Amino acid sequence: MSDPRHPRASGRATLSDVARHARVSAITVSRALNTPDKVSSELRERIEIAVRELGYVPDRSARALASRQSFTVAVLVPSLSNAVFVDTLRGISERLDPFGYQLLIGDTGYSAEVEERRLRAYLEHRPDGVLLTGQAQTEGARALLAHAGVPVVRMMDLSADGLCVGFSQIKAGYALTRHLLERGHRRIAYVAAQLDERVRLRGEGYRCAVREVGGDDPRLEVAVPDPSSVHLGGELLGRLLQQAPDCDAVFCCNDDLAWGAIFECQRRGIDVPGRLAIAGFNDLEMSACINPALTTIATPRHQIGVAAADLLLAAIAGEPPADGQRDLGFSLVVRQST
Amino acid sequence: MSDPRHPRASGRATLSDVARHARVSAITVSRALNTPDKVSSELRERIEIAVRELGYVPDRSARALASRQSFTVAVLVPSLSNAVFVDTLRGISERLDPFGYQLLIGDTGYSAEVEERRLRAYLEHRPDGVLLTGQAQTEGARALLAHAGVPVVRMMDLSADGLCVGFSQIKAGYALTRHLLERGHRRIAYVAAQLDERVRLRGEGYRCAVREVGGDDPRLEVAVPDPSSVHLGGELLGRLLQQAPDCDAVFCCNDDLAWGAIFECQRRGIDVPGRLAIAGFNDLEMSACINPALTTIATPRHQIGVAAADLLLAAIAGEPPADGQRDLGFSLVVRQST
DNA sequence: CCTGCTAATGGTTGCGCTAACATTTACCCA
DNA sequence: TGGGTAAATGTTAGCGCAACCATTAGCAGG
Repeated sequence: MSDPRHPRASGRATLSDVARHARVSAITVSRALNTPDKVSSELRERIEIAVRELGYVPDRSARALASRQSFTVAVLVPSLSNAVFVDTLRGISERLDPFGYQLLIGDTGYSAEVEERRLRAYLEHRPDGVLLTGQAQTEGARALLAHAGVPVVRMMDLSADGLCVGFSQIKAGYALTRHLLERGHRRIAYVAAQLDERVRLRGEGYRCAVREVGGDDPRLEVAVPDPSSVHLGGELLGRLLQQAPDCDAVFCCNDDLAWGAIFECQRRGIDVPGRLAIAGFNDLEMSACINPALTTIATPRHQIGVAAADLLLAAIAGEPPADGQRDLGFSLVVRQST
Repeated sequence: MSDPRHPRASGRATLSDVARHARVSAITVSRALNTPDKVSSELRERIEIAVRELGYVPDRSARALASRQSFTVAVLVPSLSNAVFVDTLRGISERLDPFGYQLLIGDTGYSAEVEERRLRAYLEHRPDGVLLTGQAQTEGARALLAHAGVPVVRMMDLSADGLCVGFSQIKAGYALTRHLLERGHRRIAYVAAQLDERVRLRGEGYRCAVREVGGDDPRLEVAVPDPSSVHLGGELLGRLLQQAPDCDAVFCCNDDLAWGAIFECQRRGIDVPGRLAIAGFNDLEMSACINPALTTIATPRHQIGVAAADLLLAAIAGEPPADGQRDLGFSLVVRQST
């Protein structure tokens, strides 16, 4: 047997190693770490010293198993390359970190199948809560969540049943298109990539607005499923100008595409907004810096993360879902590109 | 007592629920899930059915506790807003996912203190391996890692002891500055933000190069600790032109700043590269799209992720650290901005 | 017909921790 | 002084799973 005064050689110090070292019982060490005010200051100090001397780091697995609480929250976003979701993550993290929750962050690559796979993997951690982007889960994913019985908050969109924080993508698409119409444009195009749920809804809003003035025309829509990128924005602009040379405004489904479109116009000597107005979506940092500065929809993505975390915390605490839906709105930011 | 045919109402199905359902022992279920070829196909099938019917999801905490292996890998990067690290993460994930490792992804906000805090939190999961960015950990972080006895691979930089994958930031900074010198520029500025280790090393390389031709001048350096952004790039360019109006080339420590500088030049009517050459660092996607296209250093960040994961896998498997240092190099991408 | 092997399966134990209950101690007020 | 209370600490059991060891069945070889 190993020397009882030292942690066993094979592994790391455990609670009872610390307990032995501090000459108290294991549960007292547990309390000293988790509910310090239930332990006398004398013992607490002795325990703290023992913890430091042994380099003790608690084992979350054991704690989770014993306490039936993992203190982790799973977060699934479509992509970490998209600043929108990173901003949301930051909001979540800001809100959840102080409570000791640890995030399991994963990206789905905009794929429902990957989402299900990741979800299954994360549920193995028995998270106390789950944050998802959008509602387009597979049947399997929904079944997993139902079985798990874990609180779920969906982000970005509205109109889901259950807890949900976001804004109306349709209304935002509509509002931006209305702005272009009010500027006098009548041949407004919609350029989209990465055709996820939200991009489709923005297109929906676009179509609503142009139809109202009888300006809908399939040639004015360019949509490809490829991942969005600045380069693609330029390419799609080229394609658009070929199939609808008379268009006078472009609504890009996100800022990246809009930047690419603007760069392409610069190369082709197309005046923006004189000959062609260009608008984006999301208001990423750079959109205010580019020339001409980009008109876009500012989305409250950071706030969505914060609010989603709040809602989740309430749900974990067992509070009744007062208002399941939280609409955080959006705002139109008009700059020089329109 | 609860009906033994059904999982208990209070919680989720466990291994023994599945075992009961399939009329086998718990350990057989465990084997059917983890080492399927050690179980007869008949039982395996029965177990699979039971798993599906009960919606069983294994509990990683319990598994980790019993098997003394968590099958998780902790990854710490400075920021998720920086595409460089997201690309690295993707490389890591691609390599580690097939092995069933799950990533604990965290950002440190470029702060060694946050890094230590996150590291401590992640070590509570008893990860099988740790991936860190750079080497600037605190004493505490180093002590934590030493105590944990977990394999660690450091990314991005070179010249650490231990396992390490990256490229020489100094040489890259030097190479880019040499390029500007060869283009005939003699008043080359260095503009930097987010003054982390890597940015300082690039500056070091810059200084080496300009000193060789006697062109070093403190007025040609603008460095602020603020987080890097496109907007800041424009601002710093303004500051630079004020304190060194005669400079004829700018080496920005990253692409974001360079974009901002180019936009600022556009606004001021400064010809790039005629009046002022501008170069960046990292070769992010947009750098090829902007006008003029940006000269920059292409960094093998995705490959760094892959290689770091490989090195870590080997270390976890207990293979001797053959070559602790892996230099993946970089390449100069010359475009129109210089 | 027995030995020795392998493949398939099960029983027991313990991973590190905390919930629940039990116990001890100190101290207050009637 | 005794009964009561609250605060501090300990004891026991068990979370869900896999390591370890045992057992059984089937079969080849002498």
